[in-house]
Amino acid sequence: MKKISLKEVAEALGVSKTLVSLVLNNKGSEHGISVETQKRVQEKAKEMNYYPNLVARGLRTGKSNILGLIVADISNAFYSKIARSIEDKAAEAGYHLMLCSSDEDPDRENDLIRLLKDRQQVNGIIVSTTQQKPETFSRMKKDGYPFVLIDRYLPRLECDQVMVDNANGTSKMVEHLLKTGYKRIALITISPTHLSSIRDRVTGYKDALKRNNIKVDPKLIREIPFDDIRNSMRKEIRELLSPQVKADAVFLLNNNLALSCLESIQEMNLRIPQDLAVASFDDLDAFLLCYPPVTAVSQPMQKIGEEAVKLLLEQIDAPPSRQSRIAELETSLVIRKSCGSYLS
Amino acid sequence: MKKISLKEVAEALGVSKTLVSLVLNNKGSEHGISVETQKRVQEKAKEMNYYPNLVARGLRTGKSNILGLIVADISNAFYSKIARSIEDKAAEAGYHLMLCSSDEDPDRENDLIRLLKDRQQVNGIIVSTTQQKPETFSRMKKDGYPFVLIDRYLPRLECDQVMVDNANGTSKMVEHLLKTGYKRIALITISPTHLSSIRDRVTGYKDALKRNNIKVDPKLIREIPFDDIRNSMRKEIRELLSPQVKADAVFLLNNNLALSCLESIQEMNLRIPQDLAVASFDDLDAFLLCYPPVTAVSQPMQKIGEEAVKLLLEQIDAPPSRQSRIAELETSLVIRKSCGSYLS
DNA sequence: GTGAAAGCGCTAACAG
DNA sequence: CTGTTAGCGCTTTCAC
Repeated sequence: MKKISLKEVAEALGVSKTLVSLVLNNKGSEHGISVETQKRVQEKAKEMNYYPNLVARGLRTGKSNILGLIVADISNAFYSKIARSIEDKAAEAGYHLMLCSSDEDPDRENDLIRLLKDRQQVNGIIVSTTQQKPETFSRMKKDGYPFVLIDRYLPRLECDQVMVDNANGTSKMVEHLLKTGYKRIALITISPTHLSSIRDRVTGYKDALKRNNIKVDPKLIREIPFDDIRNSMRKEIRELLSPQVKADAVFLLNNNLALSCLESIQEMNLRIPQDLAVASFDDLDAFLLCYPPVTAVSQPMQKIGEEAVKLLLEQIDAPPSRQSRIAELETSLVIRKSCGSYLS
Repeated sequence: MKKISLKEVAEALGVSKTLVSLVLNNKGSEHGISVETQKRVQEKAKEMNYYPNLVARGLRTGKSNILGLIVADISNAFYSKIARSIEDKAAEAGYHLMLCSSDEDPDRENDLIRLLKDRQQVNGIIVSTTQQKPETFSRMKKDGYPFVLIDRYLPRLECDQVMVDNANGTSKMVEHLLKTGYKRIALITISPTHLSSIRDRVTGYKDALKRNNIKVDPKLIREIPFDDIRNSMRKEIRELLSPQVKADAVFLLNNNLALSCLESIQEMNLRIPQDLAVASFDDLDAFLLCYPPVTAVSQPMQKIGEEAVKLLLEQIDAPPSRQSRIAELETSLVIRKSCGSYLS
């Protein structure tokens, strides 16, 4: 069974390609094609197992009905949940998804954008960027190319974005820890440090302490390179617990850090929260099942995906004059026992 | 900055499109185009920021350099790890990925295949199928369309496959449990039950018991619909622990079941392994961190992805006479404390 | 109501 | 060494 083309359907019916195309795109009636003819065409197409070649249509119309998604790593639960939500929301509008992982490499990200945009594979891109400079995106904006930033924004770049209240989410967590009785709250963050999400979380941490008249102790803030988490974590924890630092709680700024931290704590035979209370940004299924279950700032992954698609489709369909829009979503504090009562 | 086409580059240089195309596709030398001219073309293309339109090229050559991936749910860790591995391996060969979740719905899966294959979006498909009948795939095979089944196969369908030793993996686990001292090993499985992976696991369970001269007790085998795991789990566990059944260990046949089971056990305030030992097919990051850490059959996700891409690319590049190949990968038993010594 | 013809941007056979 | 030409399969304008 060979691939059938429009032409072959037309020939089989003894009509023109135009007619078949019109009918199959439901423009039959608006062109006054008789109902009878329409039916004949529909039936023949079905009978011949005809499906239009989307590549050809895409070339002709400039519309592939595919969206691009670029994230750091699709195997990270945070991104894979968002991806699923994007997929579903896009499907509602007849779009499908090309998926790319940038591995936090700005050059690779740029290559991917080139692939998706300049080589015209997709009609718009959703990206959790790892760039430091706005150039790539300001160029896209100037070109009028539809894109939406999620999770991370770039300073001085006005564009459609879906962000969560990273600073506020972190502040809420720090204040919860303070209220519970923790006094030496450590922060483990990740490099590259230029990521807005991470920066804002660090800011939120500092602000919360300041608001509570607690001096920020640089010894309590630790930075681990994203591609060497496992090796560095244990050392950092040991130092946090040393007499010079004496942390009593640690806040991990993303889910990879948290997973690794929990592992290390387990290997080191430390008790949570007695030896060290633990909290994480990003909630994972796993956190509910840990012992003790881990308190976390939870991000609305599904909502992030939905909003991103909504904004992207708006751009694709909208006049170029459309204003940029920013969706700022709330995080929520999920309190579990990993930073339970200080004395328990 | 508008999109530049091949024609425009050619005109800017005062040469033909052919020349530019040849040079940019590195076929310059083989057509004896002077090095000098080649250089001029390369530079001009770069200067004008020219990138070929892949849709046009795809239409002409019939090659989109995109692969399709269809899984039940990309937000499931098992599939997202595989997806990442596929992405990386495909990228090495210059391919990118379109991603689709079927939600275990055979009709949706068929629609997706139609989209990807019949509408000519991709050059080959990797699929974890949810079909019961081989028709879709035998048709694809007859059409000579490249595809690889992963994770689940179909009886009486000869095609490229990447599978793990589900029966054997399960057997190993059951035997480990028996050796540790458990006598009433329950199985929680999932419907739809026609999935080969699940069926083989059930078979592996029964075989292991038989080999050890233990009668299979149907009361110990429980089936939960995949889209209602949460609601059913608690009831099943309660029944397993009832005096009529008296299970002392439970083996969950996939990661979703295991997550839900652990949650229920926690809510019910049961102790693992004293009240009930727990083991899972599929290993998750979370299992290491649970209390106690969960024993699991671990699948080689990365290897699955790599093999699948390898086979798919072989098909794409190979003569139609190529024989189907099956990659059968090993699982490994990861023993943790959730089914520790029976008496501990 | 229907059809002819142009053309999206590219590649490749063929000609010179 | 380089150019001409013919499509890939589709949509869409315009003409009848």
